[in-house]
Amino acid sequence: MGEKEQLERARARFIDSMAQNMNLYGITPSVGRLYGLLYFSETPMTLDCMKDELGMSKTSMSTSVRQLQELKMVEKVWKKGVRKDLYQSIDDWYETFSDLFSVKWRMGVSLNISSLRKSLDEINELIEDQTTSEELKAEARIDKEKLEHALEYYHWINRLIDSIETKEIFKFIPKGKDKE
Amino acid sequence: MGEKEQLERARARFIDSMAQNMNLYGITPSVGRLYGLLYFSETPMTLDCMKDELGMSKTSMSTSVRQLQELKMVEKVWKKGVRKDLYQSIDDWYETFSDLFSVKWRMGVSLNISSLRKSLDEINELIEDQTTSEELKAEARIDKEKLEHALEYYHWINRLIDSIETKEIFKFIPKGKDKE
DNA sequence: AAGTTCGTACAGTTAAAACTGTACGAACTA
DNA sequence: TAGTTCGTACAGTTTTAACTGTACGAACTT
Repeated sequence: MGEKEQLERARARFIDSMAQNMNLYGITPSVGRLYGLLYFSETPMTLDCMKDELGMSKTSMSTSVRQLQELKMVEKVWKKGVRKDLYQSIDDWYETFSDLFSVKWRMGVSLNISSLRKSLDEINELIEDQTTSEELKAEARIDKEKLEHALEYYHWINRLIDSIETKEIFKFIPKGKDKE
Repeated sequence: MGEKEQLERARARFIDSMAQNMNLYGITPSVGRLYGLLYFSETPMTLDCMKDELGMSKTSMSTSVRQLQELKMVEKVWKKGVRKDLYQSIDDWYETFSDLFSVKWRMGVSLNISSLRKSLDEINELIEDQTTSEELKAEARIDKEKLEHALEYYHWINRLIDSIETKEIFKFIPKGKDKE
């Protein structure tokens, strides 16, 4: 039955490619492959089932699936009579992109802004201070300008994140199904 | 001269924070710190100078600065009488974001799309084929639908990348200097 | 041409991340 | 209560990435 294999090969190729490029979302290939497996699975899967399909340890499945759950890419489902935990993929990729992008970038930018503010305050203090030498003040003013320049950029990034988090971005770039 | 140190500490805090969060752009902290150093440097720097400032090997400086060059975050400058290569940071962060985001994402999405197309073709072939069992065809149709769903999403991402690469995004989210 | 200085390739080392196997607690079964 | 089954914490191992030191080619100086 070579045709069955052909289908599986086609599926596997895409899953692999997808898994490889998931680093864009901060997801390792192994975890990505697991997502791909669930994405194409007809029915929800157990840890043991995943383990068998991917040829990895059950421990890995457990931690990977938990990771995917935290990213809201996978959810646990209940089925009466089945004692094992069952998982299935969540297939709204727009939502996933929005979540992942927002979380990752917001975190980084916030940290940067807060340390930037602290530094900016200190530098302002230095500039105000009477005892600071004129020479040092000049240097401080240059730094201040650079920090303010950076701050402006961070605010822009924050607004970009806002528009993605709130889905406002879809007003500008609609989801549509147009050809490439 | 504690005030000099205060300025340096303020600067170092920001550079460190920036460097830590550069993984968002696919840049390691070490390379990020080098960029920060150059960003705040009054004058272009030599490899030896960077090495001394960061306490790392000259080899690392060489490879890191080359990386930053490829990302168009740093450029080589000429100064008559100076034999060593001189480097300075490129400070248009909007441009940098645009470049980095486009390059990284375009690459990944393209690879995914091309493998997706190949798989889609194979599956279509399978569906058309007279010899394929009805059972397998049903399975193939499900896969086909999932692949097409994915393709639609990739096209959206591509349009997002387009808008960032062409700077059209700034029409929607202007660079402005408004308060947060 | 011989002697410097500079930047980078390459091989080796160190540091970090991914993965596995064991072992154990929780929940179920008899 | 004793016996299963399941999922995960933890420690140990393997794999991968980052960094260093040596060594060499290219370009310059004398």
